[in-house]
Amino acid sequence: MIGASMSATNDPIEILSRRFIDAIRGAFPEAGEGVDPLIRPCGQPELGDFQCNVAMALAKRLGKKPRDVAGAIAAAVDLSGVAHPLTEGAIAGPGFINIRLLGDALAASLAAMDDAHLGVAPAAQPERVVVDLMGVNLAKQMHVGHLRSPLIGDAIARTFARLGHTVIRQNHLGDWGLPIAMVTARLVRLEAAGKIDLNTLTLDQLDEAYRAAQMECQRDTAGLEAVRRFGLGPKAEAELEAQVEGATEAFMEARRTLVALQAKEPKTYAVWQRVRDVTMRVCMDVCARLHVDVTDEHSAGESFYADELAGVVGDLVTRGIAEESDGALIVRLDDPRWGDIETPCLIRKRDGGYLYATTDVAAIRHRVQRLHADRIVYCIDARQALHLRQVFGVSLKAGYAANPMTGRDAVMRHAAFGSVLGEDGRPFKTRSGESVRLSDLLEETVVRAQKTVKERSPDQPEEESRRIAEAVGMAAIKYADLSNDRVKDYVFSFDRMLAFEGNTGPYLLYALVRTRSILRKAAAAGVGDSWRRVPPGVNEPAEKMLALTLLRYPAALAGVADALEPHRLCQYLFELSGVFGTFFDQCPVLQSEGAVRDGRLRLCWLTGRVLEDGLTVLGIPLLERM
RNA sequence: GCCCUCGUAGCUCAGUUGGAUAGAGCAACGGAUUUCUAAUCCGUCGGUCGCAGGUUCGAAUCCUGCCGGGGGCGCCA
Repeated sequence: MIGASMSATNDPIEILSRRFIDAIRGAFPEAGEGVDPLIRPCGQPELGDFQCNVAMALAKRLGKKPRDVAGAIAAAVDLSGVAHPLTEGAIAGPGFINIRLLGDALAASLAAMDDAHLGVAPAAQPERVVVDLMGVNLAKQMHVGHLRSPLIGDAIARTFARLGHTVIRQNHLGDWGLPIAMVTARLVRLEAAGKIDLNTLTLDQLDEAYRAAQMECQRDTAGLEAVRRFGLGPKAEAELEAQVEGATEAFMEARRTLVALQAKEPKTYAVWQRVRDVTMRVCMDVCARLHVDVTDEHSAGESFYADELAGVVGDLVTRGIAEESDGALIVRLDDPRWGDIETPCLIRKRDGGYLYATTDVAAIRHRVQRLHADRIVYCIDARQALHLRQVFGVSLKAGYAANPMTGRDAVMRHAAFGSVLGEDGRPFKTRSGESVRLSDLLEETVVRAQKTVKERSPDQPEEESRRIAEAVGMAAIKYADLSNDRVKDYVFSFDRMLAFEGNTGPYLLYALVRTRSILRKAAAAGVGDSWRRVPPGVNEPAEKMLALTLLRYPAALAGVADALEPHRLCQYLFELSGVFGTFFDQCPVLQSEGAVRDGRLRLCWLTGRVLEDGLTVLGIPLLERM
């Protein structure tokens, strides 16, 4: 369990678990140690607050009737000071034991949660967690396809950090190799011809140059063959011959440029550096606007590992990990220890070139041997699943994944995600079939958000509505992505993510804003802050529901870390916002008096704190009013 | 051909790692407003959990086989 649990003293599930473990020990000594009493929030609030599901499983092991086992446990358990005594009606169905908490105990648990950590105990064994997120390519405009990795990766990184682990973010840039050399070669040529000015170079120009470079290096040998075979005439043949010749020349130039880059030849390297700077500037701007915590210092791309590839491959050959096959070098992984993968991993081509698998293996070696990672999380497209399994397998087989500090293999996991689809169910594109620039997408979201903000609050100054729209827009776009099970594709829809009804980012912000509003008004009315120290209200059904939901926060966070699924936290925060909405509707705060009012103020305060904390873990910006 | 992945209400999606009568949101319909921000709340309608077997007290969840969508399979990254 990588996720933290609530500190044992205040979580009702922990308290109940201990009581039931004692009861099981007393009633069934033969059950042995380490029995999980399976305490869960009760599915039906009318039956209880929590339920114990252990009787059925235990009965099977002991060869007894489930209801008899449940009865024995119920008779043996001591719930004094925690929950109401169990009556006969508490045992239901095949052997569920329904538990009703004492109001005082519930209020006390909640009050205990109102500490600096919101009940989230720092990890007992902090790990060093490397999170691989993003991975943009040089000289290419960022588009929708680049959205999910940083959003999901950042949310996962923030979750681990929140739980007390040390997080190291890594932006695995596609900044090396022949494709980059092709662009660089083209830019060198264009600049020499005075056709471009590197000082004013934009990413759009780079994007165009990238495509042009791809085109001019691509030899149409297949076309030439076809022309010859079908005898389409000397003119067509001559044209294609010229194309192939030109492409071959461009290709050779790119290869020379790659060699120059590897040697860090000053002129060529400077151009490459410029390409990198222009690309990264835009990338960092997008990250900043998205509130994704990735900066230049997290960059460690292909160029970073370029000098290590020969050493890695040499090591693998020397130690017999890699073997030759058809002139290339491969690593066999068809063994359960390495993942039981039929397809071998290719790490060096017949022509001596390295592949992206080679770089990824070098990256794992670096991350574990030098950064001392205990865990590496890859937030990468689901299509890379096989590739990553292979890379993990090679690293294990080579011993690169063995952490030198602990001697244990780093836990390597792929947080795979699906595609962003348009409303037609096909990959998200513009009407003309172009991919949508990420910066355009963000701007359109904010513009749409501002339109609605203005409709709601026409009197707001322009600056204020723009500021609110910015947060609402980012909340909308991020929540829409994070709230889906990451492994599935999802349909991108401005209308749905910005419709401020239902399961959306703006809805959560609205819930937060309402908690703030009440506390602001209380302060303005001179209520003081003595309510900070009174027990939270848990008498009304809506209060109680809110209290029970608040207590689930630490478990929700832990679930995200265990499953690498931020949507679990989204689901939780949405439920919390919902029960707060009901509470808000049914339990007047400022119109109440005395202990009732104070207890409700404290519930608002706690709800606000949990929403604030949870939204921050998701990387969603906060608002005081909207 | 082999491997991975998805299939739940008209639409978009959850389902706490095998628990009780499968839940939300949207859409549709009805209700609540002297607003602690109605960007809200309450209710009604809506299901062969792709299909068929199997495992057991109990399956949307696990195992097998099909059907359908998407993706991947040694010299691109």
